[in-house]
Parts: sequence; structure tokens; C-alpha cells
Amino acid sequence: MTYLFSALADPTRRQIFERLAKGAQPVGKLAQGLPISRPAVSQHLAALKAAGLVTDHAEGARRIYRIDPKGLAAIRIWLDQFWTEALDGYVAEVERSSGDPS
Amino acid sequence: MTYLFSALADPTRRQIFERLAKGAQPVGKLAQGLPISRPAVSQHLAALKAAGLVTDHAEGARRIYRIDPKGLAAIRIWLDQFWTEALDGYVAEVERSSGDPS
DNA sequence: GCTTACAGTAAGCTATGACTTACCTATTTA
DNA sequence: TAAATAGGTAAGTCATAGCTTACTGTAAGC
Repeated sequence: MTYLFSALADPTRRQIFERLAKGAQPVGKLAQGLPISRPAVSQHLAALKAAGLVTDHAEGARRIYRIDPKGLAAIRIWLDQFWTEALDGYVAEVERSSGDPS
Repeated sequence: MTYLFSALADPTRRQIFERLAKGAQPVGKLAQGLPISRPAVSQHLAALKAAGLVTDHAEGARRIYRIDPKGLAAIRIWLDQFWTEALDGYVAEVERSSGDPS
């Protein structure tokens, strides 16, 4: 989860990711329209890839990046597995401190 | 989203958060069992609070922290709003590159 | 009121993360 | 095969994040 959340913690990286969500793109095209250098984009893509948020494949000289559903799925699983636990705990605490509503 | 993801990106902070998911706790009790100092825990709690992941209230000299559902809800919204877009894009790209399956 | 427990804040240290430029490799095109 | 395009890697810089110790401010207990 650390890689996943770290990857999404950076605004630029989220921007890249959200742009890829609208369609696969090569590195150079991504770099256009971003206020950072192309190598910086490459580094961000490497981070996203390590997190399982994107995949890449060669297409001639270009390298096409696209969303990898694995990453989003992992977050969803974490969240779901968490959701009930956290909310149960929350409700229990609130009830405990505000008197039994039954 | 930046604060939210940054807060969850740190392993220690996630540990604190997940511990709170099992029940509200004062700072000192959280600090016990963690390999870091109590002030460090305070700082982590401040980050979690700023992200909307926890709330606190005074209880005598103690300060009780508990999960704030707002944070998790925000992630869920981000994810949901994203889910369809990303997966639609993904499917569209895959179909485009592997031939029309119809 | 004085002391002890609880916890936030300040200041300083160190490691890491995001960027840059320079470089190298592989593919296309002329 | 030479030139140009596409993009990953290396090395260095600067800012920030996470930690520590020291301090300050409240609430509780004697």
C-alpha cells in the first residue's frame, strides 16, 4: 500500500495518471502540456508502474503507457476491507459516548 | 486528495490509522507499542487530522482520537468517480489494439 | 498551590523525493 | 549508414518529511 499511496500523493503524478485514464499515451505526448521535463515524466511513470497503476509496452520507438486496473483494484480492496471495520468502530464509539440509543 | 494520499503513504501513519479503526484511543496509548516517540505520534495524528481521516476531542487531560469517516468517504468518491472512466478507457484501448471483438 | 501525568509546539538533524542537465541506447527515416 | 526521434538512466541540487530532544501549557491528585 505504501507504493500505491505514495504514487498518488504527488499532484503531478496524479495528473499523469488521470490523463492516462482518458486514453493510453506515449511518454513524449504526456510530457507536452506538463510543466516539467521529459525525464521527470519518465521517473513519474516508473513510480506509477512500480505501484501497479500503469503498464507500458513498446510500439516501435515509442513506449505507450496505459492504466493498469490492478492498482485501482488494490485501493478498492484496501478501502472495502477497511470500510466496515472503521465504520463499525466509529458507530460503536459514538454509541458508547452518547448513551445507548436502544 | 494530496493531503489524503500523503497521509496514508506513510506506513507508521497507516498503522496508527488502522489501530484507531479498531477503537478510539488517547495519544499516549497509541504511542505505546509504536517504535517512535510520543511527539512523533502527535505529529502523525496532526497529519491524519488535516487529511480528514481522524477527529479528536478532549476528555480530561487526555485527547481521544477516533476515525473520521470523511476521509475514507473522500477516497471512495475519488475512486468511484475514477473507476468507470479509467476502466472504460482501458477497455477501449484494449479493444482498439486487439481488434474489434464484435 | 505543587507536583505529576498528558499532549501539543519548537528547533534541529538526516534521509528521501522531485526536479534538472547530461548522457546513452534503440528505433525510424532519409 | 548518418541524422533525427523517442525515451530510459546517472548524477547532482534543493526542498520537504519524519524523527529526535527540549520546552510549554493544561488537567488531576495530593
